[in-house]
Amino acid sequence: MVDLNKDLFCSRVLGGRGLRTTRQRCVVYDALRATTSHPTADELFHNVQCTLPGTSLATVYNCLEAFCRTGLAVKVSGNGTPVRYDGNVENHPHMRCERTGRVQDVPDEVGRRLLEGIPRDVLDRIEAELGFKVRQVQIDLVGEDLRSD
Amino acid sequence: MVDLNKDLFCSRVLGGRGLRTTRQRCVVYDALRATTSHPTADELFHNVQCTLPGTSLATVYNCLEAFCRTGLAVKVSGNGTPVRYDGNVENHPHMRCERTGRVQDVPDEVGRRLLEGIPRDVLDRIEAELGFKVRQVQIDLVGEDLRSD
DNA sequence: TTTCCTGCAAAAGCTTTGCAAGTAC
DNA sequence: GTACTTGCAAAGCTTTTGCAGGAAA
Repeated sequence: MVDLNKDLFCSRVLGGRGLRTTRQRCVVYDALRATTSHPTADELFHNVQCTLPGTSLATVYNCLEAFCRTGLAVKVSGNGTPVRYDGNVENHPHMRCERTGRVQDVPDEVGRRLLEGIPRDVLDRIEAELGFKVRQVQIDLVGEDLRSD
Repeated sequence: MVDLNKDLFCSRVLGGRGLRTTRQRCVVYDALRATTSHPTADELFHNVQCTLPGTSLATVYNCLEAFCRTGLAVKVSGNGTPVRYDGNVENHPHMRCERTGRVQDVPDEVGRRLLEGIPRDVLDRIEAELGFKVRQVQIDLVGEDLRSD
């Protein structure tokens, strides 16, 4: 109904994961990809109201769930704070502010250095000796954003 | 009322943090220290019913909140799953099973190697250049526990 | 005796679900 | 046409809060 040609990219991405292309999904996906601020479902919901008013919060959750299920997004952990979502599924370290709960990406080059510090053989040993298959090493720098507010 | 001599240790620990020693807090603290399984508040609640029936869930939350506030415990993040608590406040990496949500400690020696892989100068640069004061480096090995159930 | 803590119940988030109507394929 | 999605509202969980009674210091 809407001009989905505008969202050809989105359509390809979603289709590639076996998901139907709907306006809502395109909008949510675009909003998620457009930011590096790791929004919560609620933040995305408000965001999306500008583009496609009427989209419900439940739908935003449904979309995000579908994205996570198919590897188009990941959940970013906070300790008891609302779940945040990240449209960048490459493994990269985060800085998490204890005060505000906000999550930022560590700059690429620096992040790479952190991840490279994890010795591969240690992970292999963990699998061999402890029976735990490591799929992802998640590094969170927890602290305080001295520049926020 | 209760024989707190049994809990002299607990009393010292709590007192040292400016917390009053109550039966409930002792029991919750003991239960938390007695395990390395990173229980949820609800798990602790059930656990505690054996020792001190009548302890309410709200009290368990209150206790845990007090412990975290005073540095006797830390919250362990799950992505949207219930918060888990850790009575071991030393910084140590975790293995988190995606399937079950369970969290285990990485064995000490191995954990140390992982943490040592984080170059100190990178953290210093992050503070200097990005204005983010890193207080803790949290490493989570996310994957699958091949031995569970 | 003062201040802090507990228990209860109720409320407050955040997230999921059931179902009828609508839409992509 | 069929199967999947949406929107709404309601339910489900986890966690927090207000308040009166009770206990620690």
